[in-house]
Amino acid sequence: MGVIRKTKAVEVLLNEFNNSSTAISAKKLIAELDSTFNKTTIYRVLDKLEDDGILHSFLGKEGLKWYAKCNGCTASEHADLHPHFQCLSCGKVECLTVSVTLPKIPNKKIETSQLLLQGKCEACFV
Amino acid sequence: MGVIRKTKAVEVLLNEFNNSSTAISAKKLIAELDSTFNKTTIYRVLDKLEDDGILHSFLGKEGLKWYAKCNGCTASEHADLHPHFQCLSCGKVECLTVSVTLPKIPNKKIETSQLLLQGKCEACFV
DNA sequence: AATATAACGCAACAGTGTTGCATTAACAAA
DNA sequence: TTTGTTAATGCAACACTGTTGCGTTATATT
Repeated sequence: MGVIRKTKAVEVLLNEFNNSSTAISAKKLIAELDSTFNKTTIYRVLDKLEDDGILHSFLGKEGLKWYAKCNGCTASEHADLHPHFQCLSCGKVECLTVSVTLPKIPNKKIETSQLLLQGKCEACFV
Repeated sequence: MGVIRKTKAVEVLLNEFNNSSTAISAKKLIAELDSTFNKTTIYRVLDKLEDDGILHSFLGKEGLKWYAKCNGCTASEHADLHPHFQCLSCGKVECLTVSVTLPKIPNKKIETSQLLLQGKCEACFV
Protein backbone atom coordinates (compact mmCIF):
# COMPACT_ATOMS: atom_id res chain seq x y z
CA MET A 1 0.00 0.00 0.00
CA GLY A 2 2.58 2.71 -0.74
CA VAL A 3 3.10 5.89 1.20
CA ILE A 4 0.44 8.47 2.05
CA ARG A 5 1.21 11.72 0.33
CA LYS A 6 0.06 14.85 2.03
CA THR A 7 -2.25 16.08 -0.67
CA LYS A 8 -4.96 18.69 -0.30
CA ALA A 9 -7.67 16.06 -0.34
CA VAL A 10 -6.06 14.07 2.47
CA GLU A 11 -5.52 17.21 4.49
CA VAL A 12 -9.08 18.48 4.09
CA LEU A 13 -10.65 15.12 4.85
CA LEU A 14 -8.52 14.54 7.92
CA ASN A 15 -9.56 17.97 9.10
CA GLU A 16 -13.21 17.06 8.73
CA PHE A 17 -12.78 14.10 11.01
CA ASN A 18 -10.63 15.94 13.51
CA ASN A 19 -13.25 18.66 13.81
CA SER A 20 -16.14 16.24 14.18
CA SER A 21 -16.99 14.09 17.14
CA THR A 22 -19.48 12.13 15.12
CA ALA A 23 -19.14 9.80 12.19
CA ILE A 24 -19.55 11.21 8.68
CA SER A 25 -21.04 9.50 5.68
CA ALA A 26 -19.22 9.40 2.37
CA LYS A 27 -22.36 10.85 0.84
CA LYS A 28 -22.22 13.94 3.03
CA LEU A 29 -18.53 14.49 2.37
CA ILE A 30 -19.12 14.27 -1.35
CA ALA A 31 -22.00 16.73 -1.15
CA GLU A 32 -19.98 19.19 0.90
CA LEU A 33 -16.76 18.99 -1.04
CA ASP A 34 -18.32 18.58 -4.45
CA SER A 35 -16.86 21.78 -5.85
CA THR A 36 -13.43 21.07 -4.46
CA PHE A 37 -12.78 17.39 -5.12
CA ASN A 38 -14.08 14.74 -7.42
CA LYS A 39 -16.15 12.07 -5.69
CA THR A 40 -13.75 9.40 -6.92
CA THR A 41 -10.96 11.12 -5.06
CA ILE A 42 -13.00 11.27 -1.88
CA TYR A 43 -13.88 7.59 -2.04
CA ARG A 44 -10.27 6.70 -2.69
CA VAL A 45 -8.87 8.84 0.11
CA LEU A 46 -11.41 7.40 2.55
CA ASP A 47 -10.46 3.88 1.48
CA LYS A 48 -6.81 4.63 1.95
CA LEU A 49 -7.26 6.21 5.34
CA GLU A 50 -9.20 3.15 6.38
CA ASP A 51 -6.54 0.81 5.07
CA ASP A 52 -3.96 2.71 7.05
CA GLY A 53 -5.97 2.40 10.24
CA ILE A 54 -6.78 6.07 10.61
CA LEU A 55 -10.48 5.71 9.95
CA HIS A 56 -12.86 2.84 10.29
CA SER A 57 -16.06 2.37 8.37
CA PHE A 58 -19.41 0.74 8.89
CA LEU A 59 -22.81 0.66 7.27
CA GLY A 60 -25.57 2.93 8.52
CA LYS A 61 -29.27 2.55 8.28
CA GLU A 62 -29.84 2.68 4.55
CA GLY A 63 -26.66 0.92 3.54
CA LEU A 64 -24.72 4.15 3.41
CA LYS A 65 -21.07 3.95 4.29
CA TRP A 66 -20.01 5.95 7.32
CA TYR A 67 -16.53 6.75 8.49
CA ALA A 68 -15.09 7.79 11.83
CA LYS A 69 -11.72 8.21 13.41
CA CYS A 70 -10.23 5.11 14.94
CA ASN A 71 -9.51 5.08 18.64
CA GLY A 72 -7.22 2.34 19.78
CA CYS A 73 -7.21 0.58 16.44
CA THR A 74 -4.10 -0.32 14.52
CA ALA A 75 -3.91 -0.83 10.80
CA SER A 76 -3.83 -4.60 11.20
CA GLU A 77 -6.18 -5.08 14.08
CA HIS A 78 -9.28 -3.13 14.79
CA ALA A 79 -11.12 -3.24 18.06
CA ASP A 80 -13.44 -6.21 17.88
CA LEU A 81 -16.70 -4.47 18.41
CA HIS A 82 -17.65 -1.12 16.98
CA PRO A 83 -20.90 0.03 18.52
CA HIS A 84 -22.44 2.98 16.77
CA PHE A 85 -25.55 4.97 17.38
CA GLN A 86 -27.69 6.48 14.66
CA CYS A 87 -30.47 8.93 15.40
CA LEU A 88 -33.61 8.01 13.50
CA SER A 89 -34.78 11.62 13.53
CA CYS A 90 -31.79 13.69 12.51
CA GLY A 91 -29.66 10.90 11.06
CA LYS A 92 -26.59 11.75 13.09
CA VAL A 93 -24.22 8.88 13.77
CA GLU A 94 -21.93 8.62 16.77
CA CYS A 95 -19.30 6.19 17.86
CA LEU A 96 -20.05 4.77 21.27
CA THR A 97 -17.39 4.09 23.82
CA VAL A 98 -19.34 1.52 25.76
CA SER A 99 -18.28 -2.05 25.31
CA VAL A 100 -20.63 -4.89 24.65
CA THR A 101 -20.06 -8.44 25.71
CA LEU A 102 -20.55 -10.65 22.72
CA PRO A 103 -22.59 -13.79 23.00
CA LYS A 104 -20.62 -16.98 22.74
CA ILE A 105 -21.85 -18.93 19.74
CA PRO A 106 -21.08 -22.65 19.63
CA ASN A 107 -19.31 -23.94 16.52
CA LYS A 108 -18.69 -20.49 15.15
CA LYS A 109 -15.58 -18.39 15.13
CA ILE A 110 -16.56 -14.77 15.52
CA GLU A 111 -13.98 -12.50 13.96
CA THR A 112 -15.67 -9.16 13.95
CA SER A 113 -19.05 -7.63 14.44
CA GLN A 114 -21.07 -4.56 13.84
CA LEU A 115 -23.57 -3.23 16.31
CA LEU A 116 -25.78 -0.37 15.26
CA LEU A 117 -28.13 1.07 17.85
CA GLN A 118 -30.93 3.20 16.53
CA GLY A 119 -33.20 5.61 18.31
CA LYS A 120 -33.32 9.24 19.29
CA CYS A 121 -30.34 11.34 20.30
CA GLU A 122 -30.48 13.88 23.12
CA ALA A 123 -31.28 16.72 20.72
CA CYS A 124 -34.21 14.91 19.13
CA PHE A 125 -35.42 13.15 22.26
CA VAL A 126 -37.65 15.68 24.01
CA MET B 1 -51.83 -1.69 3.37
CA GLY B 2 -54.68 -3.65 1.75
CA VAL B 3 -55.05 -7.40 1.85
CA ILE B 4 -52.42 -9.94 0.92
CA ARG B 5 -53.56 -11.92 -2.08
CA LYS B 6 -52.31 -15.46 -2.39
CA THR B 7 -50.51 -15.04 -5.66
CA LYS B 8 -47.91 -17.39 -7.08
CA ALA B 9 -45.13 -15.03 -6.17
CA VAL B 10 -46.22 -14.81 -2.54
CA GLU B 11 -46.62 -18.56 -2.36
CA VAL B 12 -43.24 -19.33 -3.87
CA LEU B 13 -41.40 -16.80 -1.74
CA LEU B 14 -43.03 -17.93 1.47
CA ASN B 15 -42.03 -21.45 0.56
CA GLU B 16 -38.42 -20.38 0.17
CA PHE B 17 -38.38 -19.02 3.68
CA ASN B 18 -40.26 -21.95 5.17
CA ASN B 19 -37.76 -24.35 3.66
CA SER B 20 -34.73 -22.41 4.78
CA SER B 21 -33.36 -22.09 8.26
CA THR B 22 -31.07 -19.29 7.19
CA ALA B 23 -31.70 -15.79 5.98
CA ILE B 24 -31.87 -15.19 2.22
CA SER B 25 -30.74 -12.13 0.35
CA ALA B 26 -32.99 -10.39 -2.13
CA LYS B 27 -30.18 -10.76 -4.62
CA LYS B 28 -30.17 -14.53 -4.33
CA LEU B 29 -33.92 -14.78 -4.64
CA ILE B 30 -33.83 -12.66 -7.77
CA ALA B 31 -31.08 -14.79 -9.27
CA GLU B 32 -32.93 -18.02 -8.49
CA LEU B 33 -36.37 -16.94 -9.58
CA ASP B 34 -35.27 -14.81 -12.48
CA SER B 35 -37.07 -16.86 -15.09
CA THR B 36 -40.25 -17.05 -13.04
CA PHE B 37 -40.77 -13.58 -11.62
CA ASN B 38 -39.68 -10.11 -12.42
CA LYS B 39 -37.26 -8.65 -9.90
CA THR B 40 -39.66 -5.78 -9.24
CA THR B 41 -42.25 -8.29 -8.12
CA ILE B 42 -39.80 -9.99 -5.82
CA TYR B 43 -38.77 -6.73 -4.19
CA ARG B 44 -42.39 -5.73 -3.76
CA VAL B 45 -43.49 -9.04 -2.27
CA LEU B 46 -40.57 -8.98 0.16
CA ASP B 47 -41.47 -5.43 1.18
CA LYS B 48 -45.05 -6.43 1.72
CA LEU B 49 -44.23 -9.52 3.73
CA GLU B 50 -42.01 -7.37 5.90
CA ASP B 51 -44.72 -4.76 6.37
CA ASP B 52 -47.08 -7.48 7.44
CA GLY B 53 -44.63 -8.79 10.02
CA ILE B 54 -43.97 -12.11 8.34
CA LEU B 55 -40.38 -11.37 7.41
CA HIS B 56 -37.84 -9.04 8.86
CA SER B 57 -34.92 -7.54 7.01
CA PHE B 58 -31.45 -6.35 7.81
CA LEU B 59 -28.30 -5.33 6.00
CA GLY B 60 -25.52 -7.83 5.47
CA LYS B 61 -21.87 -7.30 4.89
CA GLU B 62 -21.85 -5.42 1.62
CA GLY B 63 -25.03 -3.49 2.18
CA LEU B 64 -27.12 -6.27 0.68
CA LYS B 65 -30.61 -6.65 2.03
CA TRP B 66 -31.34 -9.97 3.72
CA TYR B 67 -34.67 -11.35 4.80
CA ALA B 68 -35.66 -14.00 7.29
CA LYS B 69 -38.81 -15.26 8.89
CA CYS B 70 -39.90 -13.44 12.01
CA ASN B 71 -40.09 -15.34 15.23
CA GLY B 72 -42.06 -13.68 17.93
CA CYS B 73 -42.43 -10.45 16.02
CA THR B 74 -45.73 -8.76 15.34
CA ALA B 75 -46.40 -6.39 12.47
CA SER B 76 -46.22 -3.40 14.77
CA GLU B 77 -43.47 -4.42 17.10
CA HIS B 78 -40.42 -6.39 16.24
CA ALA B 79 -38.19 -7.98 18.78
CA ASP B 80 -35.77 -5.32 19.90
CA LEU B 81 -32.54 -6.97 18.99
CA HIS B 82 -31.97 -9.04 15.88
CA PRO B 83 -28.61 -10.73 16.11
CA HIS B 84 -27.47 -12.27 12.87
CA PHE B 85 -24.39 -14.16 11.89
CA GLN B 86 -22.74 -13.96 8.49
CA CYS B 87 -19.99 -16.33 7.45
CA LEU B 88 -17.14 -14.44 5.85
CA SER B 89 -16.12 -17.50 3.84
CA CYS B 90 -19.32 -18.87 2.34
CA GLY B 91 -21.49 -15.82 2.90
CA LYS B 92 -24.30 -17.71 4.61
CA VAL B 93 -26.39 -15.69 7.02
CA GLU B 94 -28.22 -17.09 10.00
CA CYS B 95 -30.56 -15.69 12.58
CA LEU B 96 -29.25 -16.23 16.06
CA THR B 97 -31.47 -17.10 18.96
CA VAL B 98 -29.13 -15.85 21.65
CA SER B 99 -30.09 -12.61 23.28
CA VAL B 100 -27.71 -9.76 23.85
CA THR B 101 -27.94 -7.32 26.68
CA LEU B 102 -27.79 -3.85 25.26
CA PRO B 103 -25.62 -1.22 26.82
CA LYS B 104 -27.51 1.56 28.54
CA ILE B 105 -26.68 4.84 26.83
CA PRO B 106 -27.34 8.03 28.78
CA ASN B 107 -29.50 10.68 27.09
CA LYS B 108 -30.46 8.43 24.25
CA LYS B 109 -33.60 6.51 23.59
CA ILE B 110 -32.72 3.25 21.92
CA GLU B 111 -35.59 1.99 19.80
CA THR B 112 -34.04 -0.77 17.81
CA SER B 113 -30.68 -2.18 16.95
CA GLN B 114 -28.90 -4.40 14.54
CA LEU B 115 -26.13 -6.70 15.54
CA LEU B 116 -24.22 -8.49 12.83
CA LEU B 117 -21.59 -10.97 13.92
CA GLN B 118 -19.11 -12.01 11.28
CA GLY B 119 -16.72 -14.90 11.21
CA LYS B 120 -16.61 -18.50 10.13
CA CYS B 121 -19.49 -20.93 10.34
CA GLU B 122 -19.06 -24.58 11.38
CA ALA B 123 -18.74 -25.72 7.77
CA CYS B 124 -16.00 -23.23 6.92
CA PHE B 125 -14.25 -23.30 10.29
CA VAL B 126 -11.94 -26.29 10.14
C1' DA C 1 16.23 19.69 -12.31
C1' DA C 2 15.08 15.12 -13.47
C1' DT C 3 12.63 11.02 -12.34
C1' DA C 4 9.40 7.71 -10.44
C1' DT C 5 5.01 6.96 -9.14
C1' DA C 6 1.07 8.14 -6.11
C1' DA C 7 -2.95 10.83 -6.54
C1' DC C 8 -6.25 13.13 -9.37
C1' DG C 9 -10.27 14.22 -12.65
C1' DC C 10 -13.22 12.67 -15.90
C1' DA C 11 -16.29 9.60 -17.99
C1' DA C 12 -18.25 5.57 -18.21
C1' DC C 13 -19.69 1.77 -15.77
C1' DA C 14 -21.65 -1.73 -12.01
C1' DG C 15 -25.04 -3.28 -8.88
C1' DT C 16 -28.93 -3.06 -5.93
C1' DG C 17 -33.02 -1.26 -5.50
C1' DT C 18 -37.17 2.03 -7.10
C1' DT C 19 -40.96 4.27 -9.88
C1' DG C 20 -44.63 4.94 -13.51
C1' DC C 21 -47.77 2.94 -16.14
C1' DA C 22 -50.39 -0.18 -18.81
C1' DT C 23 -51.96 -5.01 -18.34
C1' DT C 24 -53.33 -9.13 -15.77
C1' DA C 25 -55.08 -11.73 -12.11
C1' DA C 26 -57.30 -12.38 -7.46
C1' DC C 27 -61.24 -12.01 -4.84
C1' DA C 28 -65.84 -10.47 -3.40
C1' DA C 29 -70.42 -9.55 -4.50
C1' DA C 30 -74.34 -9.97 -7.59
C1' DT D 1 -70.87 -18.05 -13.08
C1' DT D 2 -70.40 -13.56 -14.40
C1' DT D 3 -69.18 -8.99 -13.25
C1' DG D 4 -66.56 -5.32 -11.22
C1' DT D 5 -62.99 -3.56 -8.18
C1' DT D 6 -58.43 -3.13 -7.25
C1' DA D 7 -54.20 -5.48 -5.85
C1' DA D 8 -50.38 -7.54 -8.14
C1' DT D 9 -47.44 -8.01 -12.15
C1' DG D 10 -44.06 -7.07 -16.07
C1' DC D 11 -41.51 -3.96 -18.45
C1' DA D 12 -38.64 -0.18 -19.15
C1' DA D 13 -36.54 3.40 -17.53
C1' DC D 14 -34.62 5.44 -13.73
C1' DA D 15 -32.04 6.65 -9.01
C1' DC D 16 -28.37 6.15 -6.17
C1' DT D 17 -24.03 4.86 -4.02
C1' DG D 18 -19.96 3.28 -5.13
C1' DT D 19 -16.16 1.48 -8.70
C1' DT D 20 -12.86 1.12 -12.73
C1' DG D 21 -9.78 2.59 -16.62
C1' DC D 22 -6.95 5.78 -18.24
C1' DG D 23 -4.59 9.85 -19.39
C1' DT D 24 -2.86 13.84 -16.72
C1' DT D 25 -1.01 16.25 -12.63
C1' DA D 26 1.29 16.69 -8.41
C1' DT D 27 4.29 14.89 -4.69
C1' DA D 28 8.41 13.52 -2.98
C1' DT D 29 12.98 11.46 -3.79
C1' DT D 30 17.59 11.45 -6.19
